[in-house]
Amino acid sequence: MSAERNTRQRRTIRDVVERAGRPLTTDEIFVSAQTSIPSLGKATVYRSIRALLDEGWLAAVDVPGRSALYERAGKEHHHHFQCSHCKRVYELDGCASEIRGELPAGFVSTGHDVTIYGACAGCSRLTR
Amino acid sequence: MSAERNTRQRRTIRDVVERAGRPLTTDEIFVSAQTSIPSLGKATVYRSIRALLDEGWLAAVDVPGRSALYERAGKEHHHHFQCSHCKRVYELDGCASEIRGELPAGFVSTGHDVTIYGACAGCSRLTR
DNA sequence: ATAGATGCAAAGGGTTTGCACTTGA
DNA sequence: TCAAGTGCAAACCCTTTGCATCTAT
Repeated sequence: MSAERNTRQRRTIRDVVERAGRPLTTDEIFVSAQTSIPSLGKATVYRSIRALLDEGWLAAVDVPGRSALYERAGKEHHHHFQCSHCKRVYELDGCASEIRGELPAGFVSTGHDVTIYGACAGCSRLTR
Repeated sequence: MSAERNTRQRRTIRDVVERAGRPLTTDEIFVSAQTSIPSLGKATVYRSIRALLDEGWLAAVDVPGRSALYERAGKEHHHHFQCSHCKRVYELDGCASEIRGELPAGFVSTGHDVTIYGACAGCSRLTR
């Protein structure tokens, strides 16, 4: 059996992801988890992320032009908003887009990703 | 003045991009340009790409989960298709999506990116 | 007891930079 | 001529791996 062990570091990492209201970078996870476990190593974070992905507990959020962010898996189809100012990524409810039009001959579509850019509430307030 | 110089390597890189019918990775540009200039160094490719971007001649294509691809700039708003099999990225004509729905309070949208996934003509033929 | 998990440090892969040399204008 | 551009190698950054140690079970 695969005998996942419930270690303190993995428990903490799950906790950090649960508490965050938005997808996090590996470094955000690392820094945040490190406040609970100062001795935490980055390799452990990377390995835990991979384990949680394999397990289906965590989902990777791919946004153009940067490395993956991670959020709790199991949510329904939705897209993301990236603030051009603070670079944070937020979840948007539901699929706010409609894909139409035709693909070139022979092309078959299996899915899509939509990222909306702009300013989040905090940053749009500042620039106003 | 910034006196852009028309060197053989930059000319070749522009040529490679022009000839490709799709966005290319830095490595594809490197390999392809190297067939004309065997002594070409990767650093030159990276520097040329940056120079051509600054100049506005080249545009970066950001696709989720991978580093940027590059295509000729100045095309009208369009999106991209990434083949899940061969990983190549193709341009789609026009904006085949409609963004609707509301953003959270305080959020302001300035743009969006859409990537459609699936199988391109060549690869869908193989798996059929 | 023991296999899975951890922390450290070294290794990788892709991109950038420093520097002496080359070359286009 | 002479600064922009080039090639090489070293430096960087982020991620992965090897290995001895630690720890849930």
